[in-house]
Amino acid sequence: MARRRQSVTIKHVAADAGVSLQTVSRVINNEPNVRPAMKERVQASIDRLGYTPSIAAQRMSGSRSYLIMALNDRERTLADWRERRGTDWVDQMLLGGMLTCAEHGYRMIVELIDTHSDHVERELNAALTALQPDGVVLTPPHSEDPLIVDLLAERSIPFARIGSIAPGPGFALTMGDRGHAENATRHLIELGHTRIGMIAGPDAYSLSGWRVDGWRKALKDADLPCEGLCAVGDFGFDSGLEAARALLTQDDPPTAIIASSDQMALATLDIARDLGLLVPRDLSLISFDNTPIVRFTDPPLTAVDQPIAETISRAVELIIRSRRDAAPDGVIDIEGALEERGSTAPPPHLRRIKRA
Amino acid sequence: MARRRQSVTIKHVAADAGVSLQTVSRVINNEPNVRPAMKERVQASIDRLGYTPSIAAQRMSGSRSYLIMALNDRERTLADWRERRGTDWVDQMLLGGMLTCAEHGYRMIVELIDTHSDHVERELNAALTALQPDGVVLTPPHSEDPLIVDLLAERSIPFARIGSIAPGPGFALTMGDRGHAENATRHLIELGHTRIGMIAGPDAYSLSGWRVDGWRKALKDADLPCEGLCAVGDFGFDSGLEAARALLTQDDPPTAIIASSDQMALATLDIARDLGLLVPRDLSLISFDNTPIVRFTDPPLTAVDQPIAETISRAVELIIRSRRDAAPDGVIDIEGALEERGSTAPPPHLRRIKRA
DNA sequence: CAACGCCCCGCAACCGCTTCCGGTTCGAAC
DNA sequence: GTTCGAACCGGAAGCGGTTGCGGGGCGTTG
Repeated sequence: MARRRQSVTIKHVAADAGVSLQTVSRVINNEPNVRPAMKERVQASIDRLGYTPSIAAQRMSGSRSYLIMALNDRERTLADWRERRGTDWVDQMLLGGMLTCAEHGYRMIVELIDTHSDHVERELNAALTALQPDGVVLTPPHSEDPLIVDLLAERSIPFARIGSIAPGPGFALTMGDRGHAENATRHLIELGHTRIGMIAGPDAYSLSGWRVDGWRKALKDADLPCEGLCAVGDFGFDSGLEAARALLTQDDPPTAIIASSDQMALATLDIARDLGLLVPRDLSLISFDNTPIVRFTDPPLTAVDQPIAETISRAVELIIRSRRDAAPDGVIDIEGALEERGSTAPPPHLRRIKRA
Repeated sequence: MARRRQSVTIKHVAADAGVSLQTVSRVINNEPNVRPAMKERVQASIDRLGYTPSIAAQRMSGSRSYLIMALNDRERTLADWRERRGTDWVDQMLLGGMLTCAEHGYRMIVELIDTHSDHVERELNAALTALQPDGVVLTPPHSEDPLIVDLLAERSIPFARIGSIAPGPGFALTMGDRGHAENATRHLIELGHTRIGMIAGPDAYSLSGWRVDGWRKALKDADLPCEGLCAVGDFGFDSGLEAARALLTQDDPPTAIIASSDQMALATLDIARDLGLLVPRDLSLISFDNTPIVRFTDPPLTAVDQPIAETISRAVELIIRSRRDAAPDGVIDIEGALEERGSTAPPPHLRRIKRA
């Protein structure tokens, strides 16, 4: 075996089946105008020889590259990783996307791009011409970057925007942020809470706003106050410490808090402990993300699950199908579920009444 | 700012710079025999036009595909994901690999392959001919699958085996398993523990054995017993419950346990609580992996960090360099560190003495 | 029975880039 | 002032597929 074993190409298959190259190509791509008998013969050769088309060659000659590119924010991704936030984001994105891609003979490739850089256009263009993907999945905050969106639209590359409700080109997918925040708040209201705080995410992410909206709406509907009950973090642990401290050390502090990320919820847990507050006795806590961590804290956190994998999977499917099917109108909302664990309970004053 | 719909190709650059295609190609690939002045002129055109070579075309015309393929076990990956183990494995692998790839103009693509299937060869061949990667990173348990290793060697594709010390083709990289287990055990011995248990990983993973070896060696060196103190799990939470219960409910149970994964350590924590044992007062606990979870448990776990990202990064570098440099001999051992947190302390009897 | 059209299949061009190889230029040696 | 080799540049082939188009077989129609 001194000689390097060459891959089997379409030529070998054609020779083996005694047909021309393009007939093999037709069979591979499932095109019409091939007699069943012929198709079967070719397929047999393909199977016997273990032939697989080279996507490089496919891309070269024709239209498709069978590649879907997932674009992530470099800064956020690296921060998540460096600080070991355990967001699972890349994991879920890759898996959800990869599996769906595989079903259709596609592959997914992850690419990191800077957000606040003059190089965005250059970087994106480079990635696009290097990879020639058949579609692109945009994650926050790229999903709403007009530069990126326009560039993709101009090149007429199908793409999906995760976490965006803006009209425009591409598919828009969200994860039920507004509704979930509203539900979570309502859940706390039903438990008897009247002062419910919110630790929001950064403004750069639209979903931060939606969650605040949902929270505010539920409070408004119940005639409860929201002034002074919203602090802002950056999804990270440290920012959560600050936000939680601000909320809990004011006069008449909230008896329940919704945190816009698990990390900020964990920080809130720490602050509560420092202040001598017991969760959930003195403070109820609901977080967003439902990363693996929250099952093992003390107490385990009630959390809103973010169905990232499912959402990406859906996005990929839309992109692949867009070649044939028409684009669905409007925003697609993939909802997760509120997973109730041990961090939510009625507020202290109600518990006292209960005991009495 | 001319809006270009089509990607700019090498032809455009050649025309713009007034040279031939192959001169441009030479500049791109940093080949010799190009006058500095000419090189500069071409580079200027490249920059102005924002040209990036298409990797599909590069691959077609012969040499490199600028793609590194990371092979993961489908079963394990999906299980980790489904059970939300938060292993961070894919995250770290992708990031560590991706960043290093990017530094060299390469890209990383993750592929899932079955382990115990007759289809392994077919699947691998398909991925190989479809992607034509310049290198492959093998993770456990694939790293020791002779079928896969031989196939890659036969095709003379450079590859790295993560978690394998077997001699043979490809680079072998490990994460200090044996040494870490030995150190961790020694650490517990120094604290005064004399009965130290071990929850091992499954036999299919060689590193399970190495960790047991390290544990056993440290005990032997200190004339301490190891009989009946080793239980086996499958890295998952449920198996950890069983193993921990077996260890802790025997006569004369261990006062310290080393778990071969965070999930099994978490399970041990649960069992200890059930049995009324306080960690670390009644039981010391050290785990392997150091995933984000262990910082937030009660108490936070002392854990051996697995430098997955760094290891993959190193593997990628070796693969890319193997084109030029000679292969380093032997196994490359990337060591993590023992991160001490709150789950280790002297054993109960010593504490009593201390108090007295 | 001839003409026509549809279904199949194959020839050739080509996608963007690299590589082989042959041609040109230029400085230095004779 | 030639000669010669090294440095430099370009023509052309080809990687492995797809696509446009043209031609042969054969059932249908007038």
